[in-house]
Amino acid sequence: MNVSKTVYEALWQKWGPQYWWPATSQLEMMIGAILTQNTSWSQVEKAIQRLKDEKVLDIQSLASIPSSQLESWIKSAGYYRQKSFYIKGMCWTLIEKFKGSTKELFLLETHELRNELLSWKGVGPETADSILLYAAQRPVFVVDAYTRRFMSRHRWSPENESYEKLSERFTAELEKDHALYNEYHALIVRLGKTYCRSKPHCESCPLKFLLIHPVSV
DNA sequence: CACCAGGCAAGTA
DNA sequence: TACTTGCATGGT
Repeated sequence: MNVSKTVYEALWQKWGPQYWWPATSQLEMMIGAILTQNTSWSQVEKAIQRLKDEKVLDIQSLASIPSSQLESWIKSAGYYRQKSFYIKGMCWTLIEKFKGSTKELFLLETHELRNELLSWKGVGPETADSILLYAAQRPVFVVDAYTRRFMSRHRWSPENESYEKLSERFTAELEKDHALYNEYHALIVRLGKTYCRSKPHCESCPLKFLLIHPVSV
């Protein structure tokens, strides 16, 4: 059977559409992707809202405001000095290489775009792929901590499988559809917020039917 | 009190 | 290549 598809259908059946990414512009999505690194989304929402309230959620403003000010506004998301540095770097790169426009950046072909994103400080594989999928709408599967955890707990993958291999486990069995990958990743996060955490709730997990025996913690 | 949250970079061996 | 460490706030 097609495990990827079966899992997706079970998650969809349980929770339906998740309406990701929760952002109203490509830039907002990209800023959110930096801010959410190893940080809970609720803290990111506060930081994003603050940037909106201060009316600086645009490339020119973020590039030009003092670092100390940006740091104070995104403090709730943690690692605020690094993240401030990364965000300003991102905005300066957009200005200097892409006419200050995310649209211009997204003219790049997917593979080149990924390499460009990975060359930015503060953008690793997951952040790059999130931006590719949710801002540039490319059919790229995002692997994050939730994905790793539920795959290894259900014995769908070995413990220390590479990012690339994990991603392939999905894409190999699914049609190359960005809307599908969008919903799938969001549903995995929805799953991860309740199940497969430090305290297992395997009895009510929508994936408990999976032959693959969940490993108790 | 300890542990965790939608990672990444830089350093070491 | 494969590990280790620093980064930091706020919720549970």
